[in-house]
Amino acid sequence: MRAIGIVDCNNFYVSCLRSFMPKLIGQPVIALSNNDGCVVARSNEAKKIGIKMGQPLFQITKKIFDYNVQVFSSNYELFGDMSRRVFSAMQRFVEEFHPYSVDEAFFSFNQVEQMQPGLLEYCQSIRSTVDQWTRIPVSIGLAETMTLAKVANKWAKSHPEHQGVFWIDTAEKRDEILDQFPIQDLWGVGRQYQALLKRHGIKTALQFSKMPHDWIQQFMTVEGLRLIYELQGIPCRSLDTEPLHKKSICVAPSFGRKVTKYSTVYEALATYLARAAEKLRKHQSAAGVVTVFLHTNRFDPIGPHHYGSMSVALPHPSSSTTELLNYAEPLLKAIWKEGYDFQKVGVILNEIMPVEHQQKLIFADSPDPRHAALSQVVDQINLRHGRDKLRVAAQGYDKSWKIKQRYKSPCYTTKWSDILTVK
DNA sequence: TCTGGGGTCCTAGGACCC
DNA sequence: TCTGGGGTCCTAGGACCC
Repeated sequence: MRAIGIVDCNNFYVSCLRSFMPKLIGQPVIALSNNDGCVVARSNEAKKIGIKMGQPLFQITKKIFDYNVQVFSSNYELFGDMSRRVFSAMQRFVEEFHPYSVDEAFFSFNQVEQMQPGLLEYCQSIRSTVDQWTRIPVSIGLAETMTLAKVANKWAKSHPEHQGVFWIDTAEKRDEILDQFPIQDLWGVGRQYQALLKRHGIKTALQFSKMPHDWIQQFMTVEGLRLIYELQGIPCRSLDTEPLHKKSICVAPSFGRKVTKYSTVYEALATYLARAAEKLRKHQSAAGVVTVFLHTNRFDPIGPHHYGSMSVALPHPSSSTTELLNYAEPLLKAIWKEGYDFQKVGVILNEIMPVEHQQKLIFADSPDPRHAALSQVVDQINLRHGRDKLRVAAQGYDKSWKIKQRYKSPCYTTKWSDILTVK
């Protein structure tokens, strides 16, 4: 028998912080999104006092004061590195390991019957090893399909008596759990589908799994149908059908303040484009289409508002920062409007293909090999000496528009200057 | 309802082809 | 008053995920 598993780090960002600041254990702790905008991770204590996922920070200032909530800005350098550590630990103990997000990964066991001492005990030992190595608590869900594994994982989290591991191993157990499982907690059911299903009297996953297939397909597309099959134990998603390369890369953080000057927006665009091109090169890919967009703050009730977006197809795919910027700059000029308070500029790269494919094609205007060589040198230098040590002049020096991070934690694992010291 | 950012897949409808 | 069939490609938009 085969079992599909999903491992999920509990309150991941908060757990990363606690890993290096043990005094935070037992306290209400939250981690914020970019610009300290809203809550993206909460400790159990923070959940208990009613802080919601995605809630804007300004709405909970009183709660933070009253309960002495510990607040931290995003620190993706730390979180990303901790994610790598957890995954590399996990990987040793399972088959077919596939990271799904920064804090989740799927895996499988193909011969469950032959496992000694048994699947549950084995997963328990994985859990304690990961905890010992990284101080990140994880939960593990196991079942016949990916969707049921997600259900099992949620069950493990909400029922502490299972000590972080739950296995849906029989049809009876499956139906028993699905009968108690709220529809909105299912993987693939968001706000809209939840409302639709509730209007039709569907409240639990078990009820959902018995809906007529043609109705589901009509209102929830084939994705809804797949969901039903998966809940019945018939796999419709597989671990190994992940895309070989990304289809799009987007870099678009908001400004830390309102920006009205073209030159400032252009500096930000050049910086984001450099970041996007770095990602492309890391995946040995090149992009064929560049999109630039720009907008004011949509939540500002007064305005005036402006939204602009424009794309261009390149004569040949490229991953060179300078070359991509040559195409992006006219786009920004075209969508620019004077006299607005802009909140964000962003760049999206599309039509992404691996570089080896690129070389097989014949282009009217073939890429200049010097661009690739230059980018490679820039990446090597920046890898050693820090991001943007070597950069395009257009990225500028005035970084006043950069995101706000008032409560930033140290990068304990990636910066010598931030390393933990023991006195 | 969301004042974050970065992704995915699916569908409807229009343009255009023979 | 009636009036083809069959196909592809592209885009916008909607739903979802973490």
